Amino acid sequence: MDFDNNNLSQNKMLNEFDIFKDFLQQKNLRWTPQRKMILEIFLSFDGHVDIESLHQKIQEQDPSLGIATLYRTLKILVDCELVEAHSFHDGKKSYERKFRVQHHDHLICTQCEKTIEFEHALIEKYQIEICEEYGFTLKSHKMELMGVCENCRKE
Amino acid sequence: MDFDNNNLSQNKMLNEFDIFKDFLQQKNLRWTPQRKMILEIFLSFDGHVDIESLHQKIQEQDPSLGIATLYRTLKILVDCELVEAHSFHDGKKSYERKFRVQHHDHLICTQCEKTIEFEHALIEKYQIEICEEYGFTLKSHKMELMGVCENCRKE
DNA sequence: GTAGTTGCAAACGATTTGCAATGTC
DNA sequence: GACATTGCAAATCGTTTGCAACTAC
Repeated sequence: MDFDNNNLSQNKMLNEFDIFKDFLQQKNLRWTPQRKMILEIFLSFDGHVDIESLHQKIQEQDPSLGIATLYRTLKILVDCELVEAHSFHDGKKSYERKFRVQHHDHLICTQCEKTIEFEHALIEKYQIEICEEYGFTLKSHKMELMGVCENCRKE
Repeated sequence: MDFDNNNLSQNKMLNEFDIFKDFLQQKNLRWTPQRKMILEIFLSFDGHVDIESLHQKIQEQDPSLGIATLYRTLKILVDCELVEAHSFHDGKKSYERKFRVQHHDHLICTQCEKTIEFEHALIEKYQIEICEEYGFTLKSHKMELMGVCENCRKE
């Protein structure tokens, strides 16, 4: 019993693909092989990906998939909050998986742009305290530490 | 006594212009009216400035000053650490005065965009610890807490 | 069948660069 | 006088858009 109506309704087994499909449906957009492939390949990366690497890997599987489609799809993924976009100084953007990933802060090398993710429980605690002090309800935060990594310092 | 050799050598009364001039000299670059004007107008802004506003205000004083010169000069100012560049999602950059400005973090209301500046000594301490742990030399940081302020919550 | 989607190429906008004339040291 | 700098226009680069053919629903 309760056999076929058990997935979406329970909100338990939702994965990125289901969320994406739902979002598309809601907005009257279509679930296409290209969108599926882009999400698949995006998820196969860890951490931050830039368009270039993404496009390159996609080309290996389907050389006909145009870069315009990639940009368009990433925009939708950002809209539906599965992906987060970041901007860098060279004018390029990088994209980061957002769903089911613990929140973390970033340590960024200003020379090579190597990015390390970290968490710090105490800092998060103080953030809440600061907010309370000013009468704010904390929704989210962003912390970026800019520095020079070991390798770059050697040069 | 000790009358004319008292400025640069004591490193006391150094202002942005002296620093810029020194830097130019060191690198075998020239101190030009354009560079002077760009620094002047840059400093006349508070906080973040984008190229567009900067260029606009410069045009009022000297319509012949080309945008290429502005970009080139800002690059030098970033090099000599008087200015910091930030990238935004729209692909534009913004520039921030870096010298003799106290660092602060931001608490931002996501509804009315009210912004409060704050500092927290302990958080800064932990930031340094984290960097050391990963072999980074900390240069700067950015922390933004996004939340809802009292006023907006009441609505 | 109707709308959304795709790939392509052209367009775009911010930033950079080559160059001849000019200015600084 | 040597060499950096300027303004201009053209080039560049990442990203976006218009469009005709195509595809999901």
